Amino acid sequence: MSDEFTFYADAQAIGHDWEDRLLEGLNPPQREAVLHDEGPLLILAGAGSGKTRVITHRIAYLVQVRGISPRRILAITFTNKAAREMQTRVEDLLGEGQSQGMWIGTFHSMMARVLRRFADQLGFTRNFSIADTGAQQAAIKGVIQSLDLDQKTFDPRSVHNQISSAKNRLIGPDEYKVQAQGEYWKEKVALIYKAYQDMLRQNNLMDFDDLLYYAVLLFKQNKEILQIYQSRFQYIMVDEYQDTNQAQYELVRLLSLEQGNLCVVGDDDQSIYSFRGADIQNILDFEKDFKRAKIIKLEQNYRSTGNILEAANRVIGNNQSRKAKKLWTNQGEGEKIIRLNASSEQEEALFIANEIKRQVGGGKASYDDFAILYRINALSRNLEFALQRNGIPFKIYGGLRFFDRKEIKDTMAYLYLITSPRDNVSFRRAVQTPRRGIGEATLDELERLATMAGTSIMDICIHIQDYPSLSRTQNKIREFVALIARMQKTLLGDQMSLAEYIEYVQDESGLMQDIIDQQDKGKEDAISRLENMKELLSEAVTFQESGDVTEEWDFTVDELGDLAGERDIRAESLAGGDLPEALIDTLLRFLDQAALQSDLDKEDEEEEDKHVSLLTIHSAKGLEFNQVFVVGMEEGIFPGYRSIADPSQLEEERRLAYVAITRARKKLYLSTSSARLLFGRTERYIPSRFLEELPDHTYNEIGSRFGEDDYGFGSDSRSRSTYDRPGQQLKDLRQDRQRFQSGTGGRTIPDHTESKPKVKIETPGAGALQADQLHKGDRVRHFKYGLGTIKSVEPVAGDALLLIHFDKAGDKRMLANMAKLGPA
DNA sequence: CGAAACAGTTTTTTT
DNA sequence: AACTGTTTCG
Repeated sequence: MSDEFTFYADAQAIGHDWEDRLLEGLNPPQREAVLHDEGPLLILAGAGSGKTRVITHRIAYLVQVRGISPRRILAITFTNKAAREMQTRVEDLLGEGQSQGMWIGTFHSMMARVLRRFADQLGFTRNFSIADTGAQQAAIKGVIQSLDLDQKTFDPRSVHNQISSAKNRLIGPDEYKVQAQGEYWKEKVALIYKAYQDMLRQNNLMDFDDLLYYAVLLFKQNKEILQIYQSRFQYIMVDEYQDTNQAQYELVRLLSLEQGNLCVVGDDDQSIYSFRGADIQNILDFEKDFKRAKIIKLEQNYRSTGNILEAANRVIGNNQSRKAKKLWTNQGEGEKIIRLNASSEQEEALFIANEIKRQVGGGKASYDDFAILYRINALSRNLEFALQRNGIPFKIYGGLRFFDRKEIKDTMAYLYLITSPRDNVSFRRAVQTPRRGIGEATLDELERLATMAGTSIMDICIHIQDYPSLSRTQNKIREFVALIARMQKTLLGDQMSLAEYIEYVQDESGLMQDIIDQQDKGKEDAISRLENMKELLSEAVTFQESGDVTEEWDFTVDELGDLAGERDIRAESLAGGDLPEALIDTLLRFLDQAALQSDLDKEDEEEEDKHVSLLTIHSAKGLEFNQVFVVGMEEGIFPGYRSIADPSQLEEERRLAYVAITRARKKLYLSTSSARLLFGRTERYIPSRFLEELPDHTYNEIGSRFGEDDYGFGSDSRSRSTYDRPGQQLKDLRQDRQRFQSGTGGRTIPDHTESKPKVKIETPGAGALQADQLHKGDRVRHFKYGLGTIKSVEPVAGDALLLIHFDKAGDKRMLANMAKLGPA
């Protein structure tokens, strides 16, 4: 916010000076929240009411005025991005480095940190891996198979949901079994649940929910450990409290039990994650759960215009289970909301593109003023076409996470396996990519032997000579074990940076060569996959450069008392010096981050080109834009057809609508289309009930409604003059789309989405020719293939993909910086 | 064993 | 339309 005051630490500044500065510009309830000292506090903060400002000022106030050490403060956020933002803003207030020792992070990342330290208490080792969704699915599927249950009745997805929700409610396998009595399906799920947990432990894996579940278990089992954390955290702050699940609630309760200074901030109207176990009751019952809790409501909105707020208030007012709240502003009504009834999704998309073009062209707005929000990702497609066609730069957030891409997961599988050889899930993946003659049959046999011996697949492989049933693939297996051992040795050798090591793994494992070979076979996406591999290295560089924030979370040996192990004493003795962290520790933290961080969390690259943002409403929570388009405002889509029958789910959809509306600062567009191509079928939906809930005087309507003649706005005289004859352009768009689809295939990603920092990694191999020194037609020498001529050079993310014709070996593809080519 | 062709299913949101 | 799993073929 532009009116945000920023202060820098001043050695002279003390007491009242700080007090004035930190309270300046706050309204009375905000001020009250900052000043509140001991005891539980609930801040009900409506959208755009300056909630982050209140938390950060409150933290700064605690440190500067009340003299609380940053080490005694715990602040929990919902996303990593929010955590980073909070950290930055607190530092801005306190001065650089002054927040050292403060815990600011998400539940998951913090508990991962806690569990890394005490994993042995739960039957894990400290280098346990975090199973991503794919690994979880695979694990569950394996368990279902091994229990000989029907794949149809026990769909891995729904079983996983069931187990996940049990963990979020802190119901362990045994208790679940008791509760399942009498229900066949649940009884079987109880078996799966138990076997799944055993299997994860056996593999030294924790899934997402385990991070919370086991943390609670740890604290309950071991009061001494809990005590350490309880006494450290004198003040606890929880953001987005409406999104907490029962496990998170319990963690907060346990941690705040001793000191009682728990401050939670949230908005029951913005609770939109119930599908993930979030329990809105947590925020609604706060007063009951924490006696003598103080409640402060922040209702003044600094973000949106009067019309937008009135619409938001009216819509959310239709919900029953909520705390009464009414946002207000002194900003004035502002522009009216635009309600657009389009006759097709192309028309809808084109309207948006034209509107953006018109405003940016007229110098009235800039691309980054705009966001396009949708309920489901599937709706982004048409918008992409229209924006691309009109030359409007845009960025799609969400969708496939960077770390979920195939080639990245392959690399990660190796890294997981290297750091945690018991991990059979990663073993399976790594051993099969690239193909090395070890197939499903061999793996099943290995798995069988491992289960029988109660050990890991890797363990069987190490002693492969003892198993005659695998004599045929013995050599292949030996080679693989040697490969992993070699990479492990290099890791412990500690001679490389993180990025260098990952590049080494990509190379040594054969993954890089595999992708290059794929290109030979005409796989068009090989280039982008190579770029992703390079991008991973950039990520690693960024990660290592940004340093370890979490090391400040560590305890001193004094704080740990009897719980300090050898490792802690070592850490303590090193504390004074600047000894670099061992590579393996850096790698473990990197893997954690990769598992727990979404793309949205990634650092906003500085100086990124201005662009329109496309994202789901869920991922837009916490963000704001000058102008917001919400597309697909139709019954069946928003609210989704699954929610319509269930009143409580419908209320959640309405909260989602509330979130969407309140993202807009100045102007809001809500659009419908009478027909939509969804899931391969053309569907017709009627306008969303949420549109009907808007107060009439807050919006203008373009196009006629469903059922009326000439549905859509193309025939509307008003739109024709204002919006540049969309009907005309529509034709072009359709043609373009056809060309697009029949052309090179696949979805092309616009250039600007790839504008990540390209980091060039120095390859040890001095004297070798690098990418920029090689040209088409050059004669070069390769250590293995001998002399050859470069036939083509294709630049790829700081490197180049070469096609070389070797005199003896024929055509080969390779990456320039890795090929170690010499002059002829 | 592994690639490729085929068939069938499946659509929410994601730390 | 895109993804998954299955079957088939070399």
